[in-house]
Amino acid sequence: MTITIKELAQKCGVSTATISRALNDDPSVTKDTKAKVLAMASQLNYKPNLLARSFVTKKSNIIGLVMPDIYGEFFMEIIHGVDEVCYLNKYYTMVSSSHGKRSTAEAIIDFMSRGIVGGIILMTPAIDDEVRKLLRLNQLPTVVISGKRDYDKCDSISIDNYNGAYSLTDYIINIKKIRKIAHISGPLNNNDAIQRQRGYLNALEDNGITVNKNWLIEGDFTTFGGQAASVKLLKLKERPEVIFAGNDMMAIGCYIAARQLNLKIPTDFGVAGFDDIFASQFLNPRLTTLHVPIYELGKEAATILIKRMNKTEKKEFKHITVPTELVPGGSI
Amino acid sequence: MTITIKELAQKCGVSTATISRALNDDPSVTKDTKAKVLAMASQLNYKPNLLARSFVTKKSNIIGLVMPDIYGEFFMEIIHGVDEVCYLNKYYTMVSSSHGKRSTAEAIIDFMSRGIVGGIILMTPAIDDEVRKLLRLNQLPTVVISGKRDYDKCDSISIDNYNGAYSLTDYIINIKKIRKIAHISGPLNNNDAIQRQRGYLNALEDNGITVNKNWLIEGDFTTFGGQAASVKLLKLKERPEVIFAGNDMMAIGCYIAARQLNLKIPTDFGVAGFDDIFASQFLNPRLTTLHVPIYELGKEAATILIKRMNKTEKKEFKHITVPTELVPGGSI
DNA sequence: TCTTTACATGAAAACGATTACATTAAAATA
DNA sequence: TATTTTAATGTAATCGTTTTCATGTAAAGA
Repeated sequence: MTITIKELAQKCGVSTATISRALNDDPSVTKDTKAKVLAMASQLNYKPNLLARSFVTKKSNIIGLVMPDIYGEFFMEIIHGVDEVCYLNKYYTMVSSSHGKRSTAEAIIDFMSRGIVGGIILMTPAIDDEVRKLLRLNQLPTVVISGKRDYDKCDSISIDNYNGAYSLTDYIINIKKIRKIAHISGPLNNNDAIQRQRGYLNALEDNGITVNKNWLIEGDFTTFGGQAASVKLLKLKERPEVIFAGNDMMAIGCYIAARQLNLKIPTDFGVAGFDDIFASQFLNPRLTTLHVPIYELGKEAATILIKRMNKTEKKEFKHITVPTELVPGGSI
Repeated sequence: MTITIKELAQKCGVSTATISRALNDDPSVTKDTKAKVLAMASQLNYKPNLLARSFVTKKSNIIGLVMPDIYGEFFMEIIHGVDEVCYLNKYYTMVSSSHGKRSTAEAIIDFMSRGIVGGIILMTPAIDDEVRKLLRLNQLPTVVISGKRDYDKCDSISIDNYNGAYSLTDYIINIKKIRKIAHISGPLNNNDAIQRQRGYLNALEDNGITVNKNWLIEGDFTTFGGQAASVKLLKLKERPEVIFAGNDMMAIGCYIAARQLNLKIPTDFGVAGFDDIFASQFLNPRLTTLHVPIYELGKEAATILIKRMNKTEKKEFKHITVPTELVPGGSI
């Protein structure tokens, strides 16, 4: 039995307007009235109906989190970070994925046009034209989390895929003194994948290494894809000494391939990954990879968005690039 | 620029009532009008404001998912399952955790009293008195996902922890012919932990094995706790031949302990877990554990809840127990 | 042809909050 | 003391949708 503002007003002997003002800390209401209202409100357990409030103010303190798929560690960490910040600011988190069945655009439209959410965090591997168009005529504050900074009409956060991949490749070449490095990239319609591959290629070039075309394979970011690509690489006449997988999932595929072909890591060949997912630390030997601070990324996105929703942020859009961190394991 | 029902009504030359009826498939509106309205609605890209609708109907197609903490695979799989079903039924998923800072009860109250959500999925390791009281005077449809069926005034789904643990212990005794089995339980204020321990103990008893008190340790469901407990067990004068960890995270701790003490799994000692988390399949050797269909559990919970919210479910509350499945690995 | 019934649509209230504007009472000024 | 200013509160409109009740028109029955 939830109580409404009218009933509370009656109990307090004041009008609903005064109640509303008292609860929203309006300076025009006296200390005494405010105290009386607050006391009665807490006694009767009154909580303003958020639906009604959002409806009339045209503002919603619900954040819509749009992701390609609600699955895997990456998404969990993002949700975790977003939810944490939302909670601290009395905001709510609503999740939505495109479920492989609809486009990201549809998911966004749904949120934008229905008045439920007051802001959007959009996580996407790449911004296509449809989404770009939507964002342009979008009235809702939005923060984009992406593999690359490729849209600047709203706040954005991206992972420094390029420098991460570059530094890891450079580490293999100059610290580990290994020059025969293969790369299994992610799908090349994915910006994370593209930037990581670019980092790898440029590091090779800068160190005067010509790319062996057979050692550059396009994978799909899955364990199975990584395994297949690894087997292909390891059966070549000229075998690479290290396989740099575009993400940890594919790196795990390398481990499986090693077992399958009865090869030892790192003695027979080395493996490197990208992401530093939870499972990586339990691989034997521990995977050498790049840590991506995903949880912090989610927190940052939510923080920026909430400021924007509160209009406490200045007009210019923020574009943040978060660095990755090398995690040396025993796999190289 | 979202369009409202009034503007749409004007464009169509009918009243807002007719629009509403046409869009909600009311039988009293003629085919022709309905067609006209639908055509115009899709042309103008009209989508009813869900806030306004929920506000007036006092029904919300938003599901509140309350969990102790939004972290780890378990929660991700639940969210994944819930979101999937929500999407298919045009429902929305709102997540909320107690963030270690507030009680589950507060999270529920927040959802119940603010009118945002129309139903609740409550995931909790144990229902305390406060929550029990809340559920009793709760008007919102609720589905409880718990480690044990311990509240029957609403729909509930629980994992068959007891039989899972029993069957795994029995498997170790009668198939693997090992009788020296230790158990690292989860925290004993957690129903999952309690039921799993009970399954282990009863299986021992039924096979005529007396429990060695030193081999029964209360852990905390974390990797680190599992490691510490394992080290303790492995340093005993009389060492167990198999350590049955209350969950996979602690089982991973056993692997770490093995490396630390320079012992080999399964030759020096065996390990078993519970949950079949993602990382378990990549442990070397693969962990013997019990698969818990968490994703399906989330889907089931959402399905029941939505039926309840639509009032298409009959009065009696459902109580479902989902079985676990033995996953034999190489760790025993 | 006139009355009754059924059917399609419209007018208007309702939901619970916020807020612009009006009102009253008290304080400040002349 | 009379008038103006200010401060606190109340009145009522508003948001976008659904829904009850009223209304008008066409079909059915007498």
